[in-house]
Amino acid sequence: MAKAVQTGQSTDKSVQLDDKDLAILRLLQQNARYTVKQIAEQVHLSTTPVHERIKRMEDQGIIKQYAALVDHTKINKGLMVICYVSLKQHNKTAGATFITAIQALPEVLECYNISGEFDFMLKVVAADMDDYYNFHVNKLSEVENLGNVQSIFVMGIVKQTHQLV
Amino acid sequence: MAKAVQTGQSTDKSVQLDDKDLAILRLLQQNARYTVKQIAEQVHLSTTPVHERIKRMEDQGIIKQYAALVDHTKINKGLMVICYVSLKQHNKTAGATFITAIQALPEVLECYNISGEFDFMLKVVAADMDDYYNFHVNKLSEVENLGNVQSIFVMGIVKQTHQLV
DNA sequence: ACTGAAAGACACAGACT
DNA sequence: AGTCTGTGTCTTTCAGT
Repeated sequence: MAKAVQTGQSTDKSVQLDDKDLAILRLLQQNARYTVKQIAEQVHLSTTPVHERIKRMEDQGIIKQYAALVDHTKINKGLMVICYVSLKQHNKTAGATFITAIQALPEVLECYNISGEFDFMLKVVAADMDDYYNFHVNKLSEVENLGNVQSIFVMGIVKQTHQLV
Repeated sequence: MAKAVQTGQSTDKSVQLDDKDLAILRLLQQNARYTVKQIAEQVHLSTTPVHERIKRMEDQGIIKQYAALVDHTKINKGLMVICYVSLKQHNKTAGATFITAIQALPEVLECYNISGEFDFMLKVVAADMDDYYNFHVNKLSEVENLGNVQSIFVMGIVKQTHQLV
């Protein structure tokens, strides 16, 4: 049995998945609305084992979530920005405070702790430049212990998928 | 009516969404498996209008996809790398060739055309360092017209969400 | 635009191979 | 581990307000 899903980079060992499991995962990543029956036909099984395999992968945390993916350009969040941040101090408390602040900002979709010159990389969405400027000055820059910030603007999306297998 | 969803950065105008639509979107982003009935209760409507609103948002491309999100650490893809790439030449054909090559690489989950020193930013997943090294040397570096490459390793995930509203 | 009802399809559990 | 069968619930449509 796998342990519960953790926040942050999980260190859980990989779980053994056979070809049928991978085929099911592949289909559910493409379309979470496929019925068990539709999946069963494509992987050449009946509905019961497919249902059980899906349940097992959910329980093991392999399937983290079923989500509707929204087009950001259609809900007035057309601007995407990659944002690099370094902290002034690097003790444990300072890091934890920053993390809590970032997690509370709805504009920040992703935040990674990275190697190199900066400490964190953020993916931010905003309506436009004015909106992003407002986020930068009034929200991000207000976070305690913040050092340098560098913004890189996304001019076009070449590829965007969640298909891991 | 909205136009068809485009690949790359869409320039479509935002669509008007009322509070009920946003509430429905919020719920479906959290859990695409909520039943229409469950959503209807939370937004204080009956099933029919909820069903119609969801259908409308699907048709308008606001809801792009329903996807099962998989934990990359549990399927032997524990290493995430941010990868910066510049091209040697910047004419239209060279760009198109690069894009086609990148889209065919399963290790590359995301690729953005960016401002600044580099031309593209890639999000790559691999099993471990050996696997990434193999990707770098045998796949990425083999792409035509490739200039500089810089890899930044993700040491921890602070936040990762698709919740746009 | 919404409500309520009604038909068909589906998820899920059980008995069995 | 898998197939088959059944029950309750859901999606989806339609008449009515």
